[in-house]
Amino acid sequence: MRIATWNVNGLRARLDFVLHWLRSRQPDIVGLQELKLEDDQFPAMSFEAEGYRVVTHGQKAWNGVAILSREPAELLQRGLPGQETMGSRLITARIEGIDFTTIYLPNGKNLEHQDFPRKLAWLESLRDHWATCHPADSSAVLCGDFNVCPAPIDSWHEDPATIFHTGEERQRFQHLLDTGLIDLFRDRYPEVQKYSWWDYRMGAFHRNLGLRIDLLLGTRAIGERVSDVWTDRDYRKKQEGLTASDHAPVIADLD
DNA sequence: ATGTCGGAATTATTCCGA
Repeated sequence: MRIATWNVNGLRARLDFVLHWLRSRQPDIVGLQELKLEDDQFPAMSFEAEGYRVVTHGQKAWNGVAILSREPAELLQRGLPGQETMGSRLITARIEGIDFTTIYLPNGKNLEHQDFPRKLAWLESLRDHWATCHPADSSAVLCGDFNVCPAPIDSWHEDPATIFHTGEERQRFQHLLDTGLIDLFRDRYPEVQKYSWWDYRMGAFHRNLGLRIDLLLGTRAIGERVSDVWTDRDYRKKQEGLTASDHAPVIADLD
């Protein structure tokens, strides 16, 4: 089974690019973030024509998450309870016995911005929700754009005084892991520096000035099935003239 | 420090967010 997470940065602008990737990589379950469209605008038929079911939690212009799956999906949750004012950022569906959640964690902007404490609060709410709904001995995946570099190795410019790198974010992220989740990439490759996001500006991708902020987390039952985890760097590049997202897909292959 | 995108508001140009 192949699972993946991908912040597509606008599904209307990215649809043909995403379809190209689906045909090439043939994933079984995909968490998508930053759809930037409402549910009635979601191009469900385009995905169904490729053999995927869809569950969506969108909104106008910003945020928005969805799950694509080869097999039937039972919708379990749309939205993070208590955090509705922060936008559409979480969806969970049960697929092939896995509780599969994808999230788009608030960016926070900078340490002085009022969105920074809101980001921390959202992460605390996620931890509490996860601890309540997804026991450590269950089979569950939590993937998405976390907008946090878990450790210095996950950044091209480590600096604990800048957002994505602070102890406040990392402590809350660790608290989430402590509920019984494994960072599938880092668990398999403890010392490898790989990124998942590169700024569109400054030639950042070409210079490999990136961050690892797109993560696949799983419970022990998932971790034991992992045969590989990788960033699909080719899909951060233009494909047949189509513009890429600023995030690459991150893929895990499970036995 | 910020060179690129996507989308909204408004009508090709500017802003906002990332």
